Parts: sequence; C-alpha cells; structure tokens
Amino acid sequence: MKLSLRGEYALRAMQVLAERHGGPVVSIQTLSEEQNIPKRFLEQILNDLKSSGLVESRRGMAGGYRLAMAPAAVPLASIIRYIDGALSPVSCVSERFYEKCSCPDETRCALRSVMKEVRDAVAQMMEKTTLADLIARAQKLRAVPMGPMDFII
Amino acid sequence: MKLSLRGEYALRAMQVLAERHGGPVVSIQTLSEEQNIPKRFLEQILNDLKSSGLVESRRGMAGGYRLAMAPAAVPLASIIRYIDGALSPVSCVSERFYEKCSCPDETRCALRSVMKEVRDAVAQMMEKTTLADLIARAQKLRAVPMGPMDFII
DNA sequence: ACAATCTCTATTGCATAAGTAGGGATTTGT
DNA sequence: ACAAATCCCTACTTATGCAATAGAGATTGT
Repeated sequence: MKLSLRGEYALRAMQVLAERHGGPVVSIQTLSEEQNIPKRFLEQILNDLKSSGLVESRRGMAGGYRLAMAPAAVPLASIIRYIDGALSPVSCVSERFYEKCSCPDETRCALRSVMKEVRDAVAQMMEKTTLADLIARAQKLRAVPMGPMDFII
Repeated sequence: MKLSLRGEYALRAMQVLAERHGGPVVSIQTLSEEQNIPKRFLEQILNDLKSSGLVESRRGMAGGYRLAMAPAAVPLASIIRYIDGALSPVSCVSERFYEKCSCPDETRCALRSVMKEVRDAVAQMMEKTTLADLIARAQKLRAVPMGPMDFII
C-alpha cells in the first residue's frame, strides 16, 4: 500500500517548485540540496514530470525547472498517477489503470466492493488536494511549529 | 499504492474460510481451485496466516484450514498488516511501521500531514470492515447479481 | 571559449515479489 | 499395516521493479 520513493521525491520537488512559482526557475542542484534527494535520481524524475507536462524546464547556465501551471491547478493525484501509476489498492478497481483480476466473478466480488471504497477515498483526497493546498498547509505548520511535547525542555 | 498479490490472495482465501466458518476445514486444494490461486503459493500464505494466529489448521487426509476466530472479529486490516505491512502510503505516517523520512523537517512537512489523512481514511476503512462484513456484502451482491448494463442483451 | 546547467540513454546493484520444488510429518480410510 | 491425502518446512528460482549511478551530448549566459 505504499508510494514509491520516486513518487515521494516527485511530490516534494513539486512542492518546492510550487512555493517558488512566479520566481526564477529552480535548479536540480537546489532542489536536491533542499530536499535531501539524490541529484542524479531527481534529474530522472524531473525529466518524467516534464514529459507529463506538469513542469517546464529552461536549459543552460541559469537553467532549472518551474511549474507549467498554477499550483492550484495541480492535484497531487496527477503527480502520483504519472510517476507511480494507480491510486487503487488493487488494479481491478482502478479507473485509469484497470486490469482484470483472477477472482471467479469480478462483478459479485465483495472484496472488490470494499477496495473500490478505499480507492474512492484515496482518490478523492488526492484529487481535491492541490499544490496550492500544500503551500497553505506548510504556512499553517510554520505558524504552530512545535508539537505539544516539544515544550518539555 | 498497491496491495501485493500475496495480500490479495490472503484476503480472498480468508473470505472463503469466513463463509465456511462453523463447517469442516477447507483444504488448500479447494481454496486454490475456487479462487484461482496457485496452490503451492497459497500454501505459503496460509502458513503465514497460521503463524499470525488468524487461522488454524488440521492435518491429515481430511485436513485443511479454518478461521481461528469469528469472522466479525477479524478486520481486513489485521490480514493486510500481517501479510503486506503498513497501510500508510509513506512510512513516516505509519503508526506501527514508522520510519523516519528524508525530508528536512518532518514535524512541519505539509505533505506528511496530507498523507496522514490518507492513512487515516484507509486504516479506518480497513479496520472497521471485518470478514463478517465481507460475507454480508457478498450476499447483497448475489441478490442483485448484474450491473445495469447487463440487461441490454 | 568556458562553465553550469538540462537531456537522454544505458547500466548496475539490490530488494522484493511471485512462484516452484522436494521431502517430511500427520491423519484418515481400508 | 498401508496407502492416500493432506498439511509442514525449507530452500530455490525467476522475474520484476526500485533506486541509484554513469557518461556523453545539447543549450545558454558570460
């Protein structure tokens, strides 16, 4: 039930790009250092994201990456789907990555109906949360930076 | 974001065992045929489930497996967690399989707070749904066997 | 020209998943 | 007692995908 590291890196990089949206492009170097992501690996991931149309790049000395659209227009689901594939726990309930499963009767499969609800919950969450929401959350978290336990010393 | 095949097989086998709860034990052979699961692979899985205490076995000629407890006492979450591990999309939000992540500040990570909500949604669903619920669903699905489109011809 | 960047393809190493195999132990039916 | 069907256990194989690394090329600003 896990996201790949690749997917996690993609989300984190995209969040940084979203925070700097409007400013100059951000280099892999910067993203890599800021988020502790292996540079060469991140390079691949950003290349994929570029193919997806979610980011644009600028080459050369002052090159780097930026979002291809406004943060509010990019749901997390798009990023994950492009990098990792299905959001569904089993592919027989996936809308975009459907594959037949080996169970005797898919139409009457009780497990399938449960998994469909899980899928819907996850998809709805990932669909409605955009990079802009991520930025808003980050701001709130900065405002109340510490958990309750951190005041003990 | 996917369940392993191993996990899916486990759930399907457990569902059959739940349906036959109270009756005689069910052999691997039967489970394998009924659910189209490779026999030898299923054998391993059932062995694992036995170690977890969720099923009991009986050896010998009329041997097989049965649930170790009532279907209503077995949430899907227990099965998945035992076979596949965490329900969380990233391990830094997992309650039982927590691992530190590589992001600069976990306590203020916006992505993490989103993932935590996803985790909670999935966990709640898997926790509240038991094998007994699965049986109930299966009965409802048998009562209304076909989807609307199936009436066209 | 040069340096910093992105671009593209390939390769490697590693872990895990999925499935297979063989032989042993236990129970039942005859 | 014996055979047949089953579970039990360990090991092995094979495939797949993930994570990371490598090298050579293209683009841009100075």
